[in-house]
Amino acid sequence: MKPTASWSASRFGKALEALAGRRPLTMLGRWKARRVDPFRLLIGTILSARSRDERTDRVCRILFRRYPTSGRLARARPRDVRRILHDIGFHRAKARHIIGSARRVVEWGRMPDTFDELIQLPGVGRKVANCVLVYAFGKPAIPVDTHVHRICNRLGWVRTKTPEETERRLERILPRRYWLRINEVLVAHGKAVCRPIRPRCGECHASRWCRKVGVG
DNA sequence: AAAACGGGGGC
DNA sequence: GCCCCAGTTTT
Repeated sequence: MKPTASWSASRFGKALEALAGRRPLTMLGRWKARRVDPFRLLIGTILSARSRDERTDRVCRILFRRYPTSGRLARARPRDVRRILHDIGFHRAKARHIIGSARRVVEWGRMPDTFDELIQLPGVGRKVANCVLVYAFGKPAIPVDTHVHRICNRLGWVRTKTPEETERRLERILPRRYWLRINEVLVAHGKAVCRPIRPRCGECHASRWCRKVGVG
């Protein structure tokens, strides 16, 4: 399907509009609303991988009080960072990743703002890189996490095996004006309604446009 | 393509 | 005890 003005009249467009209208603020949404500095958004997003947001928030507050800037984090002792990260798990790998990323940013002398630069940072994959582009710089990108991947397939928008494949398909079928908000809309929906197991289809405002692939 | 990383909270 | 959690890296 080609992105056109009539897309919003299509089955996909109607489902997305139905969900977009009633969305609570997610973690990234809250950070964006606070206009956090791009470096902190980067670090917070790296830390959020496979961890619950409340815990990530708590850890970030402590982390940034002690290491307010990339320069400070770049010079941190890994041992101290590991202790702070203790309660979100993956502390060994994540401590290495965020210190390494801070050092790279210091080397470059500025916060990277392109996909090709961001993807080189340790702990940064396609999802985190695209989140930084969207939420820190307002650039068009589609961060595809497990929620987005699951829901797009469940709705019947795409039929894909991997998140990367989903991202490439969405780039083809989704008009640009939706790119900045589809992630936040679907993640909020995925946590509250369209859950991995036992989705609450009775509460879903997009139910009438949904193929319910793999449900029931 | 699949496994490893990882501790805490919910059930 | 077993499961999951805004993924990335390594095998």
